[in-house]
Amino acid sequence: MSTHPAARVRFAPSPTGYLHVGGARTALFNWLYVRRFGGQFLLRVEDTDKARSTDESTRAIFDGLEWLGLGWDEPVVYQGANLERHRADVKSLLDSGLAYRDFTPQATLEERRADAQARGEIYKYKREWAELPLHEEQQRLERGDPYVVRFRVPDESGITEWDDLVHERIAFPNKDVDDFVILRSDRTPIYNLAVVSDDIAMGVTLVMRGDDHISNTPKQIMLYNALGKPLPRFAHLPMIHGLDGKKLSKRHGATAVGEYQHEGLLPQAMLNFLALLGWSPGGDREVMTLAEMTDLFSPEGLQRKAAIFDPKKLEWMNGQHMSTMSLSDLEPVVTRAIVASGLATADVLEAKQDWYLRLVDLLRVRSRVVDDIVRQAAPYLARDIAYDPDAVAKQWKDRAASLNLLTATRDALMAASSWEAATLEAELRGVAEKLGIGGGKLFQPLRVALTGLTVSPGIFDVLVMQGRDLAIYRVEQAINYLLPAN
RNA sequence: GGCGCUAUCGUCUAGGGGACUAGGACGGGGCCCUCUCAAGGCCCAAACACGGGUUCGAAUCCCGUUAGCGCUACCA
Repeated sequence: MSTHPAARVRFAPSPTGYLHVGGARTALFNWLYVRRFGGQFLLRVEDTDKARSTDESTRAIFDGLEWLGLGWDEPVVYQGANLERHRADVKSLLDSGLAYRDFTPQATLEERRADAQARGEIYKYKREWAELPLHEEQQRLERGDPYVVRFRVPDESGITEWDDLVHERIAFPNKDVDDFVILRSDRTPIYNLAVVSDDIAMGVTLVMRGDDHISNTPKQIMLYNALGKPLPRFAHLPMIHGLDGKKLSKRHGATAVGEYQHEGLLPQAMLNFLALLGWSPGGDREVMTLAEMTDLFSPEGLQRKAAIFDPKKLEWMNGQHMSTMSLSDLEPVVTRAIVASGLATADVLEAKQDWYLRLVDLLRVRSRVVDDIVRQAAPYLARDIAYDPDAVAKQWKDRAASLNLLTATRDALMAASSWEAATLEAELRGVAEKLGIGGGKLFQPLRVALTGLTVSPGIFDVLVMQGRDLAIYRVEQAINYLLPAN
């Protein structure tokens, strides 16, 4: 297993929505790197776009990361608070001649772009457009004319390249990089400048982010060089796409991690699934805890190809984690969901702890999400149940016959010498035999009586879990329901 | 259009010159287990994008083509 140096890494979301699954995965890989090889995982909120940034969104990002268990090691940095340093960096670039002022109005630029396009030409920014005689620049400056600051891309014939941790060497000819804006006419910095300035200030040594930033990287490298600072290492992670191969968006279903949280997904399953979307430990290893992923993590296993988000596999993964995790870890999650659903209070569940854990254990094996457990728990926690129409239609089709079966069942249950699975099974199989039918013919209608459903754990487990009083009450309710008077 | 990135079953992937009759997982189909549903076990269908090289030998290395994606802003 190869080794890698410790690093200061950062996750830098912009607070303009919720924590996206793609962002969560980027955060995860950064976090994993630091946990495996040492260093610090930092969080920076890129809130320079005041119009789109909201506190609510910032909150959602924190909540999402906390839910996933991806804690950060130092206080959160807000990019918007670093405006003065960004301007100072721009000024030093201006002073050293590595950047220049461009008084060209935005409308003119747009016009040129449109013209080029109309003529079928490739639009390319030309530095000469901004060149002004010294005295005129001075004049405009004094007059307070608006201008942007552009970075002077160096060495026309050179190339800017780096060894990416995910890809190999990536190279861009400098001639393909236009002089880009680093300071807007309203004196706020543009992304590339702000990022570099902040990464330098935060001592970031490894930049791991989505590969939609690949073409920003040469610009950022040039800025590091111009500012005279050492380069970090770069790792560009592939994107996550929807089932149709397009960039993951709302119409592919939930894209915010908060939605999965509310649907009853387990954070460890989410993490496991996300990790496998773009990383593999090699071999056939799939279901892993965060701790196991941490031990196994290595940038060599990072994928270069965009992955498609498959909700089916996510659900399967959740089911795997639900059945393999310890009952004591699962219990609080289920309890929260049950209490939230109003089925029972925490006190009630607490009072019959052993019984309750057994119930959860019985239900989790046939659940994929936490809500599946809640749904199935109703027949054991509520006094009365509703009959699923399909179940009634299928198992109580012949009402008179069903009535007979259930009456015989009730009598046997009432006569049972003890309320244990083995005893109950012997009793009921005896009833079936006497009636000359197979066990299933008896158990299925009973299942509907007890749970209202055609689906449940084994019928004797259901009986035992419900207990004598409730079970017999349910059967009597069913008998009443089936009586001809109804 | 230009620049860049990518390319193994429908999907996630293993593989890194001979161990490949290309392995695993999800999903699909079937069987077993069975009181239902799950879980589990067994089995089946399903892929190296295409074309050229290099080599005794290519899924693996190189070049090209094609396709997909990203960027091409005074967004991030």
